[in-house]
Amino acid sequence: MERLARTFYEGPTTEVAKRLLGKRLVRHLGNTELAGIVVEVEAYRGFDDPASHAFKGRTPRNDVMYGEAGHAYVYFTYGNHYCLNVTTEPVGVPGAVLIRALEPTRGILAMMKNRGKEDALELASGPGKLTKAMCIGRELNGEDLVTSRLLYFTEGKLGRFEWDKSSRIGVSIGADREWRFFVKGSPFVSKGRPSVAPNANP
DNA sequence: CTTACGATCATCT
DNA sequence: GATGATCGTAAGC
Repeated sequence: MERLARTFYEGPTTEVAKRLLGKRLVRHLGNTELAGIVVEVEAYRGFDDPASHAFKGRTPRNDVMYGEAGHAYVYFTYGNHYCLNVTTEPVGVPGAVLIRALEPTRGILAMMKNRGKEDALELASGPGKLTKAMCIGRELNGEDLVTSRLLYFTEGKLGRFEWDKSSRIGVSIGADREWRFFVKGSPFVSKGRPSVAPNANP
Protein backbone atom coordinates (compact mmCIF):
# COMPACT_ATOMS: atom_id res chain seq x y z
CA MET A 1 0.00 0.00 0.00
CA GLU A 2 1.24 3.45 -0.93
CA ARG A 3 2.83 5.51 1.82
CA LEU A 4 1.55 9.06 2.24
CA ALA A 5 3.91 11.70 0.80
CA ARG A 6 5.18 14.87 2.41
CA THR A 7 2.68 17.01 0.51
CA PHE A 8 -0.17 15.20 2.23
CA TYR A 9 0.81 16.75 5.55
CA GLU A 10 1.71 20.24 4.40
CA GLY A 11 -1.78 21.74 4.17
CA PRO A 12 -3.83 23.65 6.73
CA THR A 13 -4.13 21.63 9.95
CA THR A 14 -7.90 21.16 9.86
CA GLU A 15 -7.70 19.97 6.25
CA VAL A 16 -4.97 17.45 7.03
CA ALA A 17 -6.98 16.25 10.03
CA LYS A 18 -9.99 15.49 7.83
CA ARG A 19 -7.80 13.87 5.19
CA LEU A 20 -6.29 11.51 7.78
CA LEU A 21 -9.63 9.86 8.50
CA GLY A 22 -9.70 6.44 6.83
CA LYS A 23 -5.91 6.31 6.40
CA ARG A 24 -3.84 3.48 7.86
CA LEU A 25 -1.26 3.88 10.63
CA VAL A 26 1.52 1.28 10.54
CA ARG A 27 3.93 0.48 13.39
CA HIS A 28 6.83 -1.94 13.03
CA LEU A 29 8.03 -3.69 16.16
CA GLY A 30 10.80 -6.09 15.31
CA ASN A 31 9.17 -8.75 13.15
CA THR A 32 5.67 -7.73 14.08
CA GLU A 33 3.60 -5.28 12.08
CA LEU A 34 0.79 -3.45 13.82
CA ALA A 35 -1.73 -1.40 11.89
CA GLY A 36 -5.06 0.34 12.26
CA ILE A 37 -7.40 2.68 10.41
CA VAL A 38 -7.65 6.24 11.73
CA VAL A 39 -11.23 6.87 12.83
CA GLU A 40 -10.87 9.92 15.10
CA VAL A 41 -8.57 12.98 15.12
CA GLU A 42 -8.32 16.49 16.54
CA ALA A 43 -6.64 19.56 15.01
CA TYR A 44 -4.35 21.79 17.08
CA ARG A 45 -2.91 24.96 15.58
CA GLY A 46 -0.71 27.63 17.03
CA PHE A 47 -0.91 31.30 17.82
CA ASP A 48 -4.67 31.54 17.31
CA ASP A 49 -5.55 28.36 19.22
CA PRO A 50 -5.49 28.71 23.02
CA ALA A 51 -5.81 24.94 23.46
CA SER A 52 -2.62 24.22 21.53
CA HIS A 53 0.72 23.48 23.18
CA ALA A 54 2.22 25.99 20.75
CA PHE A 55 -0.07 28.87 21.76
CA LYS A 56 2.41 30.42 24.18
CA GLY A 57 5.37 30.19 21.85
CA ARG A 58 8.16 27.79 21.03
CA THR A 59 9.56 25.60 23.82
CA PRO A 60 11.75 22.48 23.85
CA ARG A 61 8.64 20.33 24.16
CA ASN A 62 6.62 21.71 21.26
CA ASP A 63 9.61 22.32 18.99
CA VAL A 64 8.56 19.59 16.56
CA MET A 65 5.28 21.40 15.88
CA TYR A 66 7.26 24.22 14.31
CA GLY A 67 9.34 22.00 12.06
CA GLU A 68 8.70 20.17 8.81
CA ALA A 69 5.27 18.64 8.26
CA GLY A 70 4.88 14.87 8.43
CA HIS A 71 6.81 14.23 11.65
CA ALA A 72 5.55 12.56 14.82
CA TYR A 73 5.02 14.73 17.88
CA VAL A 74 4.81 12.44 20.89
CA TYR A 75 4.36 13.84 24.38
CA PHE A 76 3.73 12.46 27.84
CA THR A 77 0.72 13.65 29.82
CA TYR A 78 -1.20 13.12 33.05
CA GLY A 79 1.72 11.22 34.48
CA ASN A 80 0.70 8.02 32.68
CA HIS A 81 0.03 8.43 29.01
CA TYR A 82 1.61 9.21 25.67
CA CYS A 83 -0.22 10.97 22.85
CA LEU A 84 0.63 10.74 19.15
CA ASN A 85 0.37 13.76 16.88
CA VAL A 86 1.33 14.43 13.26
CA THR A 87 2.86 17.79 12.39
CA THR A 88 1.36 19.97 9.67
CA GLU A 89 1.77 23.38 8.00
CA PRO A 90 4.95 24.87 6.46
CA VAL A 91 8.21 25.07 8.42
CA GLY A 92 7.96 27.79 11.06
CA VAL A 93 4.18 27.52 11.42
CA PRO A 94 3.08 25.34 14.34
CA GLY A 95 0.35 22.79 13.84
CA ALA A 96 -0.41 19.16 14.64
CA VAL A 97 -3.16 16.58 14.41
CA LEU A 98 -3.81 14.41 17.46
CA ILE A 99 -4.61 10.80 16.56
CA ARG A 100 -7.39 9.90 18.99
CA ALA A 101 -8.64 6.48 17.91
CA LEU A 102 -7.91 3.59 15.54
CA GLU A 103 -9.75 0.60 14.21
CA PRO A 104 -7.16 -2.20 14.65
CA THR A 105 -6.56 -4.21 11.47
CA ARG A 106 -3.21 -5.97 11.94
CA GLY A 107 -1.28 -7.41 14.86
CA ILE A 108 -4.41 -7.44 16.96
CA LEU A 109 -3.11 -10.21 19.19
CA ALA A 110 0.01 -8.17 19.98
CA MET A 111 -2.15 -5.15 20.75
CA MET A 112 -4.27 -7.19 23.15
CA LYS A 113 -1.09 -8.27 24.90
CA ASN A 114 0.20 -4.69 25.13
CA ARG A 115 -3.09 -3.46 26.53
CA GLY A 116 -3.97 -6.39 28.73
CA LYS A 117 -7.48 -6.38 27.25
CA GLU A 118 -9.23 -8.57 24.72
CA ASP A 119 -12.08 -6.31 23.67
CA ALA A 120 -11.21 -5.06 20.17
CA LEU A 121 -13.34 -1.96 20.72
CA GLU A 122 -11.18 -0.98 23.69
CA LEU A 123 -7.75 -1.54 22.17
CA ALA A 124 -7.21 1.88 20.61
CA SER A 125 -10.32 3.96 21.36
CA GLY A 126 -8.49 6.86 22.93
CA PRO A 127 -5.20 8.74 22.45
CA GLY A 128 -3.45 7.13 25.43
CA LYS A 129 -4.82 3.71 24.59
CA LEU A 130 -3.59 3.57 21.03
CA THR A 131 -0.05 4.59 21.96
CA LYS A 132 0.04 1.81 24.52
CA ALA A 133 -1.41 -0.73 22.08
CA MET A 134 1.24 0.18 19.51
CA CYS A 135 4.17 0.75 21.87
CA ILE A 136 4.59 4.39 20.91
CA GLY A 137 6.69 6.41 23.35
CA ARG A 138 9.13 9.29 23.61
CA GLU A 139 11.68 7.57 21.44
CA LEU A 140 9.44 8.24 18.43
CA ASN A 141 9.16 11.97 19.04
CA GLY A 142 10.36 13.79 15.93
CA GLU A 143 10.27 10.63 13.79
CA ASP A 144 9.88 11.43 10.09
CA LEU A 145 6.76 9.59 8.95
CA VAL A 146 7.74 9.95 5.30
CA THR A 147 11.00 8.00 5.65
CA SER A 148 10.69 6.00 8.90
CA ARG A 149 10.58 2.20 8.91
CA LEU A 150 9.06 2.17 12.37
CA LEU A 151 6.05 4.42 12.04
CA TYR A 152 4.20 5.77 9.01
CA PHE A 153 0.83 6.21 7.29
CA THR A 154 -0.47 4.61 4.12
CA GLU A 155 -3.67 4.82 2.13
CA GLY A 156 -6.48 2.95 3.86
CA LYS A 157 -9.24 0.86 2.40
CA LEU A 158 -12.20 1.97 4.37
CA GLY A 159 -14.16 2.67 1.20
CA ARG A 160 -16.78 5.36 1.26
CA PHE A 161 -17.68 6.68 4.68
CA GLU A 162 -19.26 9.73 6.24
CA TRP A 163 -17.51 11.87 8.78
CA ASP A 164 -18.79 14.19 11.44
CA LYS A 165 -17.28 16.84 13.70
CA SER A 166 -17.60 18.13 17.24
CA SER A 167 -15.74 20.22 19.76
CA ARG A 168 -12.51 18.81 21.11
CA ILE A 169 -12.46 16.55 24.14
CA GLY A 170 -10.63 17.39 27.35
CA VAL A 171 -10.22 21.01 26.28
CA SER A 172 -11.76 23.76 28.38
CA ILE A 173 -10.73 26.85 26.48
CA GLY A 174 -11.34 27.13 22.76
CA ALA A 175 -14.12 24.59 23.06
CA ASP A 176 -16.25 26.54 20.60
CA ARG A 177 -14.09 25.27 17.73
CA GLU A 178 -15.32 22.08 16.16
CA TRP A 179 -11.95 20.60 15.36
CA ARG A 180 -12.58 17.01 16.32
CA PHE A 181 -13.32 14.83 13.31
CA PHE A 182 -14.41 11.21 13.35
CA VAL A 183 -15.82 8.49 11.14
CA LYS A 184 -19.57 8.62 11.55
CA GLY A 185 -21.03 5.51 13.11
CA SER A 186 -17.71 3.81 13.83
CA PRO A 187 -17.79 1.83 17.10
CA PHE A 188 -14.04 2.38 17.46
CA VAL A 189 -14.15 6.11 18.29
CA SER A 190 -13.41 7.12 21.88
CA LYS A 191 -16.35 7.44 24.20
CA GLY A 192 -15.51 10.90 25.37
CA ARG A 193 -18.13 13.00 27.03
CA PRO A 194 -19.96 15.13 24.52
CA SER A 195 -19.54 18.82 25.32
CA VAL A 196 -22.95 19.53 23.85
CA ALA A 197 -25.93 17.90 25.51
CA PRO A 198 -26.80 14.76 23.57
CA ASN A 199 -30.38 14.50 22.47
CA ALA A 200 -32.12 13.01 19.46
CA ASN A 201 -31.43 9.47 20.58
CA PRO A 202 -32.84 6.95 18.07
C1' DC B 1 -25.47 1.16 34.09
C1' DT B 2 -23.14 5.96 35.50
C1' DT B 3 -20.28 9.10 37.94
C1' DA B 4 -16.02 10.24 40.86
C1' DC B 5 -11.34 10.40 41.78
C1' DG B 6 -6.47 9.11 42.09
C1' DA B 7 -2.16 8.14 39.67
C1' DT B 8 1.96 10.64 38.46
C1' DC B 9 5.17 13.90 35.90
C1' DA B 10 6.72 17.42 32.37
C1' DT B 11 5.98 21.97 31.79
C1' DC B 12 4.97 26.52 33.01
C1' DT B 13 3.80 30.33 36.68
C1' DG C 1 2.94 24.97 43.33
C1' DA C 2 -0.76 24.20 39.80
C1' DT C 3 -2.30 22.23 35.74
C1' DG C 4 -3.42 18.97 32.01
C1' DA C 5 -5.00 17.16 24.21
C1' DT C 6 -6.13 10.66 30.00
C1' DC C 7 -7.36 6.18 31.74
C1' DG C 8 -8.64 2.63 34.89
C1' DT C 9 -10.76 1.41 39.00
C1' DA C 10 -13.99 1.94 42.66
C1' DA C 11 -18.09 3.29 44.35
C1' DG C 12 -22.85 4.70 43.70
C1' DC C 13 -27.64 4.10 41.40
